[in-house]
This record gives sequence, structure tokens and C-alpha cells, in this order.
Amino acid sequence: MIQVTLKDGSIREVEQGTTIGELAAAISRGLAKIAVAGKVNDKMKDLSYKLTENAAVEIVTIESEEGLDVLRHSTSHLMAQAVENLFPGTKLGIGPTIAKGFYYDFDSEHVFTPEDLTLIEKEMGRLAKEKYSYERREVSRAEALSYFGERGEKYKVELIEGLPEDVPISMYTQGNFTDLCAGPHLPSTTSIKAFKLMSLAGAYWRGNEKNKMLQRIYGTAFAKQSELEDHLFKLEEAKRRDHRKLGLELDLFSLHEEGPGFPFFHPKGMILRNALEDFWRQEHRRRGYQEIKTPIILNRSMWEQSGHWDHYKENMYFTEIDDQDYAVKPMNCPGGMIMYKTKLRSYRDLPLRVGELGLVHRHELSGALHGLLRVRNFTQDDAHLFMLPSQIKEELIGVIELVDSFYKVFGFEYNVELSTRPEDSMGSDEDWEIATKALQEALEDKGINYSINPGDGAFYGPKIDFHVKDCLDRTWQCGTIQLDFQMPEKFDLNYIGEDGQKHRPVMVHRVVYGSIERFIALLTEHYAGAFPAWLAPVQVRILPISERHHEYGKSLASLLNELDIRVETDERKEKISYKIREAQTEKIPFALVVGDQEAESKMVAVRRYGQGDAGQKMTIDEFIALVQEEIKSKKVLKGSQENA
RNA sequence: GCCGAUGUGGCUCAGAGGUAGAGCAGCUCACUCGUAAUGAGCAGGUCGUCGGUUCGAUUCCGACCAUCGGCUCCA
Repeated sequence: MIQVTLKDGSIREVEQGTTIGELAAAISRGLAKIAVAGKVNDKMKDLSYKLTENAAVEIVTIESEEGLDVLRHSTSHLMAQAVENLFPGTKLGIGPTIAKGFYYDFDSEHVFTPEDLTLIEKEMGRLAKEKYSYERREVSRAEALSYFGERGEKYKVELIEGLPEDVPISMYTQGNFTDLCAGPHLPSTTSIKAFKLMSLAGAYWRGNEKNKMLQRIYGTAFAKQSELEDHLFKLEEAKRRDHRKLGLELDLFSLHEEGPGFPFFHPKGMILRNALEDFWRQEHRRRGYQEIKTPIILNRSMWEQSGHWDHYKENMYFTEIDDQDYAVKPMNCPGGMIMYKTKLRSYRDLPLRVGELGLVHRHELSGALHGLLRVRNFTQDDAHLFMLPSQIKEELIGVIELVDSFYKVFGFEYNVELSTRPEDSMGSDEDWEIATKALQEALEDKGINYSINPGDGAFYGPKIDFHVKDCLDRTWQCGTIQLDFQMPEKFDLNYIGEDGQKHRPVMVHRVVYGSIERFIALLTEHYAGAFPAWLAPVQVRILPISERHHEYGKSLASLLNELDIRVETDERKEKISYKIREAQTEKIPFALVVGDQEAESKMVAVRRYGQGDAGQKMTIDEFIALVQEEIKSKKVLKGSQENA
């Protein structure tokens, strides 16, 4: 007999050789039904795994995230089987699970079409009903190589050759299909019922653009059909929130063939932008920042000095002025350097916090452009902090707190990454080490969870990135804090220390919004276009019931306008229900219906966005107080943030 | 950049080898109306661009441009 420690801490005696599946059945029949795998001493194993010694065992059920991963992984094998049946000769790449599903990469003569997905799904359904079991077999390296070699599975062969010597090699077989796989898998295809193939895409073998491009099929699977439907519904909902769609509907911005990646901001989009910028200026002033503006185009020699000419050229735009080379700035830092050097600085002046809402241009790959989330020109809410080495930690913490306070105002969730030295970079190992450590310490001091993103730093220094989620759960980098020992060196920045000698200041680059454009995109999706009053392009719309109420409407509008409340009056000859409908579809926070009753009593009937039904009657003063309070508090409107 | 798909009036979309339609929006007229679409009429497109095939192309073919989904999550 051996002892197994279960998840709840209880200990059970079972016979040596008992499988995890049998253990689950011994615990309860219900558990056995939903068990898909087990964790033995924290390692994932099949249900058929035989327990041979004392161990901690956890039964993984299909209802857990890990259980879903097992289901999806097995579904990806099933898909590969279906593809091989339908398109013989297809070579297999890899087929892992991902956040909300799985994919499999194929190398096939046949170019898959959306119609093929339906065919493959049908074949998968047929195969699943065959109730094949997933059989695990451990093999020697030589056996694995010969098995896949004979079948011309060159990608699998490459994978096996790349495996470390001491790793056991396993293969899983269901029916006529065998794949190289570490597992675990479902006991059989029986529980694969709710799945869907989502989309087709090209993907380089091993993610390297020098390799062949394979065809990737994305799919997803759930334990129950209802969960799959729920997931698909959420995807539809997310599409409705897409900032590109809402940007058009709400008349915020547009993109044109005449300038791919160069967005046009419309009047309403500008109001949003300006509101964000005003808030930014106010918050930064309070925290001891000064604002500057530096030129967009600067001479080549300066870009050579900054290192951009050597390390960032592919992303830059160039021009010529009076036979000399110039470049359009892809970053704001050089302007900040030049500004710093305009006078002799004292240690007493530091830290110096210099902000700039700077328009930068970067040549992004055409395939990477994406609405306002990925553009070729954008405004960074940049700032450069010049400091004494002794001030580094305090300044970094100040920025971390600033970023956090901003994101809280908008109600954004975010995660933090620390990016380390990239291949193409400048500076000494020592400097990088010190800089990376300083960032790490600041994060740890604030007790912030972060992950490390190796090699993703800027060419001049490591960075902390703040990633915000969009409505499709994709994350986008917004805020970043970069510690830089290189630029001060390159530009020979100094300050006069207490000792009367020249010293090198340390510099931090940082952004909070990241790019105003990207932040607007994320806000649009986050609020589903129903911006809180302080951001709403139109805060109040007055809806006179008929022409004889226009005058009262006008007097109301001019009153609100005087108070800097953004107000419009809808004087079209339309029915009131039509005007209300439009005010709702445009997601205006407050709609005021005014007719005989209101005009006589000097009241307004307030209809709030998303709260439907008849408006609440209040005096003009009460309404003004309400709006002003809501603008001032930056309150998030009810109903605008429900999960997509 | 690479793989795949798409490109028809301001928007959403239908259509076919013989030079184009619908709904919404717009304009005009009538209705002056109480909380999510009043009715009628009018106007609007060299069918992404450039070539080729054809008696004839927006429809077929090719190139280019733009857009969309991907190209990170490692058997």
C-alpha cells in the first residue's frame, strides 16, 4: 500500500499501481465523471498514470483551467487527426493550447479555406464519436526519430532533435493518429463535444520569420455546449466594442488610404484628447513637472549622437533640408537632452522633471497597423527626469505611483513587465545590470507583481512596462518607465555637484498614457463608447419637444455653455422618441427633454444614458449641480463597464 | 514585411460577363408630436487603383494599394 495526500490534506491508502482514474473513482463517482487528468507532486499526468509511491495527488477536473487545457490539447490532436484524414500528406507543426483555445500549425500543399474549417469540424465530430482512447507510449529517442522520420514529419524530427538528452519522449495515439506529445490527455475522445474552429492564419515555424510560413488553424473547446456558446457570444459582444467601429459611429476619428497609420481626429475625438491632456497637465503640474515642446524634425548628426541612427533606423522617416539629412523624431528624448543642456545645472536643480506631449513618427510594418492601437504617428505623454544617482529609487517609485493613480481613475486593470537588455543595444554590461536592478528594487519596494520579458528593453536601457487589457483580452503596452545611463553619456549631460565638480545625471524616460491615441482606443472599448461625463464629447443634449420649446432650450443651452458644460440642442423637426433614440445611440450622458411642463416651471426632465425610461424632473440648478459633480468626480457611468 | 481573406453611394450590405440595387444617413414637403425609429418624394456610385483577356468587365486574370484575422504564449 502507498499513501496519497489529497488536495484537502487528507491521506488515503491505496494499492501500489492504482491509477489516478481509479483513485478519483474511489473518492467519489461524481469526481470520476469530471476528472480529466491528475497532478502528481505538481506534475500533470494522465488518468491512466499508475501511482507507485507515496505522493501528493490532485484530481484535475474538466471544470478547472488546467482541466480545460487538457481538453483543448486533446481537441487539437483530434483536429490534427481530422486534417490528416482529409488532407493526406499534411505535415504537422505544433499544436498547443492558448489562452482561450488551441491551435495547430500545418504544412500542406493544400491552402485551407474557411469552408475547409466546416469540413474539418465535421470530421472531428465523427472521430470524437468513435470514442478513441488517447494511448500514451514512452519511446527511445531513436524510435521516435525513426517513427516520425519515416513519415516525413520533418518538423517533429526537428523538435525531437532539440529535446534535452534526459527528457523521456512520449507519443500519444488515438485511432490512426499518433503525435509527439508530453501530455497529459483525456482518457478518450468521448468528452470532446463542444468545440469550434475559429480562424485561419499564417504563422512562421517556431515564430521565426526566416522559417517557412505554416498554416495555423485556431479553435476552442469547452466542457459544455452552453459554455462554448457563452464564449462565442462574448466574442460578438467584444466586436461591438471595437474602437474602430465605435470611433466611426461616434465620429471620433478616421483612417484613410491617403495616410495609412496616420489617424485623423474629428471634433469629438479632439474633445476627448483635450480632456485627457488637460487632466495630464494638471496632475503633472501638481507633481512638480514642467512642460516643454521640442521640434519634430532634427538634424542627422543629432540622431547619430543619440544612437537612433544606428539602432532605430528601420523605424524612422527621413527628409532632406538644404542638402542635409534630417529625420522625423521617433522618440522625444533627444529634444529633452538638448533642452537640458541649455544651461549649467546644479545638483540643487535635481530632480528635474520635464514633460512633453510629443508627436512621434515610427514606420511600423504595414501588417502591424491596427486602428488607433498601432499607428505610425502618435503623441506620447513623455517626460524625462534628470536626477542624482541617490534619487533613482525615490523617483522611480514616484512614477510607479503616478501611473497607478492614473489607471485607477479610468478603472483599468493592468499587469507589469520588466524588460531586460535586447541584442541590439548600447552601453556596458555593468550599467545595464545597475539599471535593471534599480527598476527591480523599485517594483519590489512597492510590492508589485511583475513578470520578466527578457531582451525586450529599449536599446538604451531596461524598462518597466504597464500593459492594459482591451475588450478581446489582448494586452497593450501603455505606461513605461525606462532607466537610461546612455543618453546622458552620449549627450554629455552634467550637473555641478556639492563638491563643485561636474557629474553625470541619471535619466528616466517615462510615459503614463503611453500614446494618447492608444489610450483613447482602450478607453473607447473599456467604456463601450459610453464615456464618463468628464470625457464625453457631448455631455448634455437638450431635446425640445416641438418648435415652440426651442427658445427655452436655447436659454438652457447658453446657461450650460457659460458653465463650460458641453451641450448641444437638437432642434430638428423630429418626434421626441426619435431624438431620444439618437441621444442614446450616441451615448450622451445626459439628455434633457423640454416641453410645456418644463418651460413653465423652469425645470428639466433628465434622462441618463443607459438607465432607460422616463426622465427625472429637477430644477435647472439641481441639474447643474448634478452634472458638475459628475464631471468633477470623474465618476464612471453605471452600465458602461459591464463585462464584454 | 510574410500567410490568408476582403474592397460596390457617408454607413451596413445585396448583385451579375451586356455599363448597378436595398436599408439607414442626407435633402425637400407634410405632421408640432412627452421618453429608443411619422409618412411621402428627391438626390447620391467612372463597383479600391493600374494593366490584361473579351465585340463588351465593376463581374474573369495579373500587379499594386488599403483594410481585416494572424505571424508571442514552444511536442
